[in-house]
Amino acid sequence: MAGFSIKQLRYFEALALHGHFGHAAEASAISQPALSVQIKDLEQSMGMQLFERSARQVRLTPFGEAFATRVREILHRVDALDDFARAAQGRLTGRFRLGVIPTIAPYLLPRLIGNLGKSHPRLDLHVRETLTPRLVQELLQGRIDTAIVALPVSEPSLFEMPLFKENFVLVRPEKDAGKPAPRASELREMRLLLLEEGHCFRDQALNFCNAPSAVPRDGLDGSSLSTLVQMVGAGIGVTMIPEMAMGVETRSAQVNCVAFDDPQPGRTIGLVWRASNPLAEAFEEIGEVVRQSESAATTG
Amino acid sequence: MAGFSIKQLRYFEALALHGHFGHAAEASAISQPALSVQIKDLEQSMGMQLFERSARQVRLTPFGEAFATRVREILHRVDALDDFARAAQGRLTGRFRLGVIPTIAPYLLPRLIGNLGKSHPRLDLHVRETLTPRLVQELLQGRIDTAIVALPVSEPSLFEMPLFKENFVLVRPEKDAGKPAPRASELREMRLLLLEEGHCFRDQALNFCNAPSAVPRDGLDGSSLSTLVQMVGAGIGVTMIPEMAMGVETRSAQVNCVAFDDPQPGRTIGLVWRASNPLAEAFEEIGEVVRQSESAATTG
DNA sequence: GCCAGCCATAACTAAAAGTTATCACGCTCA
DNA sequence: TGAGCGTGATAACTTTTAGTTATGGCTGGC
Repeated sequence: MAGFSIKQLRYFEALALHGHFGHAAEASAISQPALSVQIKDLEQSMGMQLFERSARQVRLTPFGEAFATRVREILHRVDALDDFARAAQGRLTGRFRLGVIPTIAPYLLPRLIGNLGKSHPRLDLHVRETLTPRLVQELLQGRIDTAIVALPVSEPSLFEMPLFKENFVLVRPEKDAGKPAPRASELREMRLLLLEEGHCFRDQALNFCNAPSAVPRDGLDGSSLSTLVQMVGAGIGVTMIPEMAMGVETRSAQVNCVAFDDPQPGRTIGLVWRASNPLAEAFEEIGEVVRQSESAATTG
Repeated sequence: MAGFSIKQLRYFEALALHGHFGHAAEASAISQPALSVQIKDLEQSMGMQLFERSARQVRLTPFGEAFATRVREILHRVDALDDFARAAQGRLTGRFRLGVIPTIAPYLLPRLIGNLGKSHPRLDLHVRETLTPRLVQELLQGRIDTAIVALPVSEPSLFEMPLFKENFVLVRPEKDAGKPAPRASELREMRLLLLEEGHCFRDQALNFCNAPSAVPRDGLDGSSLSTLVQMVGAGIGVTMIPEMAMGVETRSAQVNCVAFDDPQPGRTIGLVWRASNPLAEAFEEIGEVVRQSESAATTG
């Protein structure tokens, strides 16, 4: 293998430039003999003489000149690498793979993407939208860097950063507007439309009603919050959606939304990442941006 | 300045490839702790973490991936540099600047260039044709690498490699054909046409006649052997030319050539280079090619 | 909760790179 | 031509760096 070092290449370059061992050594901040032996070693490891030494002049050999061209190219790239590291220091750079659960993604991402573009302009953002178990798996495998999910995830090797709590609201046919908000016990009696199995939001809703997730149901599950709301508008039943989805999903449907009485149902959304990931600091910054995007989404 | 070494980059590459300190260390033929500290040092000198270590996996950070791309690029060039040196080993490569005196150049170069092209295909040959003193000066300044001149040059820092001896022949009007060759003493009485001052060949010819170089003459000096031969053909006088020029120069002129009796006048042509030039061996090869080109030129 | 796998750290040794002192060579100049 | 100077190479030694083995500590799986 290549037996030379970057130092030797630097010394070589200096000597090629100065044409004088003493001066090149001074420029390299080492002693002249040190430079001499390094050059000699370099020549030896190349098996070729790089310089022609006469009494008054040190000159590159023709081979040395061809060599110098390539050496300069290499040193240039080495310096560029160094600059690159220095510029990236502490900052999040390059590809950033974020997973988001489906009951958050459509309402948060539009704002989040805009905000991240401003706060981290060099970021190459990749978004993955899928269910929590899959996100966790991909996180553990290193296929994504962080994920926005409902807490807790309770994976020992994942770190969880709580971002915000979001409440659920009841969505019912418009004709029910004015009626008081039902209590959990009453809700169990109503025809509650939910997302299909696998969505954590389904479990969270059922949990509020004190009903087990696995209970057999009537097969009217929807594949998205949007579908559920449309079904409510058609008078098929009622549903619950996260506050954040309210603005988007109920605008065009004939439905009425009402907050539950305390204790309101809800969930904590957080950012999770591998505890071993060294970019924790940067991820906390990202989390902060997510938090800002959420508050803008619910108030706006 | 960049504080890392090529070794560290190699270790980095190995670890990025294997994703496992133990395996990467083995592949790099060092111990695992040695690899660990080298990677740590590299990360420290970059000010950035390159790998994410979890209990079961070692993974590049996003920054590490960007870093790896550049590292591979650098290592590739480093290897290429090594290959380049190994390929050039011992051989003469790149630019080769050869000086030749004017009384040799036109007769030798056509064949020499062809032969060099065959024997040293990678050579980028530059030819300089001028008088000996200038060639010597340019040699000493490192503006040319070697020169073909008449020996001796007697510069202490130049090495002289004798190549061949060439005799001078007399060129006289065609009507003199059949006359015996004149002796040196007779030649002094004839109207001897010579090259203008500065040409070593002039001095060599005068030396044969035992006449000093500086003697005032009649102003009929020619600027090339070709001119001299044409003047002889016009009946203006006689001249001497090197054997090698005979074929080319007398073909189209109405002149007769005759060799002198022993001791024949002549000169030794040689290749000279700076004694400090490390490519002596390669130059001897070149000299051999010149020698072959000459013998082909005189016999052919 | 123990075991196995794996990386980090410590303590030490070997190798490499640097230092100062000195030599040897070749050019310049009296 | 021989003294002196400028310059690179070499020698002897020191410091720094890179490598070794031994060992510790964390983590995930059974």
